[in-house]
Amino acid sequence: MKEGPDIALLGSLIGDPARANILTALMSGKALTATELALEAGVTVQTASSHLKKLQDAHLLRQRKQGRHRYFTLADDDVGSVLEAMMGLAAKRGLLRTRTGPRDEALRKARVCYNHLAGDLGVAIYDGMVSQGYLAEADDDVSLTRDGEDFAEAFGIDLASLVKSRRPMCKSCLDWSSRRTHLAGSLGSALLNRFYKLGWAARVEGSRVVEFSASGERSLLAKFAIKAPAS
Amino acid sequence: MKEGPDIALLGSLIGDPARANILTALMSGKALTATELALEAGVTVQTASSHLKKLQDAHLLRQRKQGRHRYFTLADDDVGSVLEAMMGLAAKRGLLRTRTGPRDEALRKARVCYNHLAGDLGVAIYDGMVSQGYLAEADDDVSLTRDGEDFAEAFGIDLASLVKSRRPMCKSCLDWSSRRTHLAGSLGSALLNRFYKLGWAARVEGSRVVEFSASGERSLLAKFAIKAPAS
DNA sequence: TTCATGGTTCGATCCTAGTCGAAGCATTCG
DNA sequence: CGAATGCTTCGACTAGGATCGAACCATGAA
Repeated sequence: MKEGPDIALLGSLIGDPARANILTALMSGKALTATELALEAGVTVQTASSHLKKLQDAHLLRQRKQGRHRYFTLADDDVGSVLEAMMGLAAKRGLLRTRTGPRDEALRKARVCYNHLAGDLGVAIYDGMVSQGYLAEADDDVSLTRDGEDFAEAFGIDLASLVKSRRPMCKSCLDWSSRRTHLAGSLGSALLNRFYKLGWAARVEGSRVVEFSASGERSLLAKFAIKAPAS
Repeated sequence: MKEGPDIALLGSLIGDPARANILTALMSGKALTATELALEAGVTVQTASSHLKKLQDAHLLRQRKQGRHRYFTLADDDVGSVLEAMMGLAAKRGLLRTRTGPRDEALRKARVCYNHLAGDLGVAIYDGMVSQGYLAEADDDVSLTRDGEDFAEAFGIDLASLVKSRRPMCKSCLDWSSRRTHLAGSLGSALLNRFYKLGWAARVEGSRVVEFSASGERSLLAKFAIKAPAS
């Protein structure tokens, strides 16, 4: 009894609605200010501030000062992963939010997961890269093959700079919607940025949804040799 | 804002210390009665009962009546996975329980994860089976190869009966201690039972720790072609 | 300097949710 | 049929934590 790490503290942190909203909002990967988060969570700035302090103390959040603003982000990818996993379980148990709007469908198709692409399209890209031999799966880790390196460079990604960053280049992350794996890590976020740059996709303001243009989606499907278009 | 599944409800369920203790206790995979769980959680039977009700309402727990006893187990492997993931995050954030006894080391080496083997040895077995070509990894799924089927049958596992059970035969599960993958699913639990039967290992009463005998561990390492013995 | 904006800290309030005692069912055993 | 055990329900109590108003810092602009 009472073995292992303390799960209750973590749970209670996520368990408060206001904090859960804050964390969910930060899953978009954007750095948000305290006031923005307060609005998002539906509480006053004071309360949000106290929540943010608690989340920081538990090292779930990171704070960056910039001028007179303070930007908050999730501490790292691990926090995002756990949140996704919990969303998966919650979704499966039917603990869905009451209000499921039309946005929900868009969310399932393509959304930002902290800093990379998730949703059906994210999964499809991952599958495509594996079947093309660009990604190699070993154990729980994923790695880029030689072919994959060539592919990435040709696609306009500067691998050298990715290597320099400390965080792992390839990482797999589990979707809450499709319960399949998609690509995270610095390569995952680099790919997403590339999609933005190429004009294939754009963020929907104030949401995790990523919207692909018709031509952008076509290019994407072709580029990653995705057979069955994600319906 | 307020997109996606409701994480707060799930979090608050896990967030209460008593409930967290109950869930952690059930991670051992054993079916426990309400009174046992109350003792484990350090509360009276009445309170435990109310907690159990809530956990059941959220479909995190399953109840089996047997005579005048009511046995509780985790609803399924998914719940266990999320709990392990949360333990991983909590451990990394240094949110460890104050009391970390000598048991902790044993826990890291080999423990029961719901119904299969986790810890360093669990990971080693998984790695060994992959490198021997018994397990094939595709996407996030793992499957048994033909060679693997032969191996399992030869090891004394009745695959036919495993197939009949509805739950997937192979599944990967993430360790909170080593943060690597080990084998779950019906095959995972069948393997663990086989270890018990062969007298290689035994459960330490009232704990998740699995203790291997010296000869049992040797046999294990040999059987699964594990190179570097988990230190 | 003064003013304005963004955040935090303090204090008081309020309310939910955990807790247990006691009583109420259900099941099994003698 | 009692009697005993295992568990749930009910009711009352309490504490902890979320919440916000107000005051208090810090930074940047005029």
